[in-house]
Amino acid sequence: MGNLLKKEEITSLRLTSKLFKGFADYSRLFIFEVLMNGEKTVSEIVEATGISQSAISNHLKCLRECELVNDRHEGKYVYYSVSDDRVKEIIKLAKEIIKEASEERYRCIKY
Amino acid sequence: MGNLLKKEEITSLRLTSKLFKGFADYSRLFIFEVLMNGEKTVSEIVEATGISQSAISNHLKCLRECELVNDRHEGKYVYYSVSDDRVKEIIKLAKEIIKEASEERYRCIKY
DNA sequence: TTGACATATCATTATTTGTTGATATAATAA
DNA sequence: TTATTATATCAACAAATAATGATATGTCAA
Repeated sequence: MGNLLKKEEITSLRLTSKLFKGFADYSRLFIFEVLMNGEKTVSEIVEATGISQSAISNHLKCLRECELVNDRHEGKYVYYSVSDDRVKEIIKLAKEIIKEASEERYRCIKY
Repeated sequence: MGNLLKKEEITSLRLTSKLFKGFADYSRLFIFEVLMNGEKTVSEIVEATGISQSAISNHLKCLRECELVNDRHEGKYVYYSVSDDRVKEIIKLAKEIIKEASEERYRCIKY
């Protein structure tokens, strides 16, 4: 076979695909959208998105564990924010591509 | 409720999450890895990745429909290439983030 | 203390997604 | 033509994933 990857490169690809899964869902992308202009509490996110509290909390858990967002506890509130400017940059680039694309391009059913 | 989105913004978020799904899988990311240094035929991709021909072909169909890759037919061969430099940039940024992250960060089971 | 609010957790269910194996199509060579 | 190589398609199955509803935990105020 050709240039099959080394173990560490396989790991890196697996982690990178996992990172992208963070962005590959409507609800989570909506969360990022809400967080783009600064930190928000969970209830603010719930209110801004209209998504259920448990769904938001489940998503935030994942995003937090993958360190795509940071959390800051203050009294009974938890403030979430985007962890890294490169995260914002990735989303910005993707939205740029979409802006130029025709809607039909994204009919892809499988995957 | 708060700043719920307009119909076109919802569409945009849906398309963007769909775009990210293109990157959110080990096999597809491996395909991009192989295409990073220029166009390759399907069989070259199959050989370089060790992934089955039908799996590769299924993935390429999706990536082509979402225009993350371009195809060019030449005789019995089909050459695929990354469609846009911003696609490369997105992957590059994600890999940078991963490079700095500890492996445990990506234990996220759900999502 | 009690009650109200904010957030997290978790099992269940329904849906989505990835791979496989078989087969189809298309181009070329013998 | 027939055989061979390259690629695409598609149904079926298995695995992963997202939302829900119920419940738990933690903080604060009365």
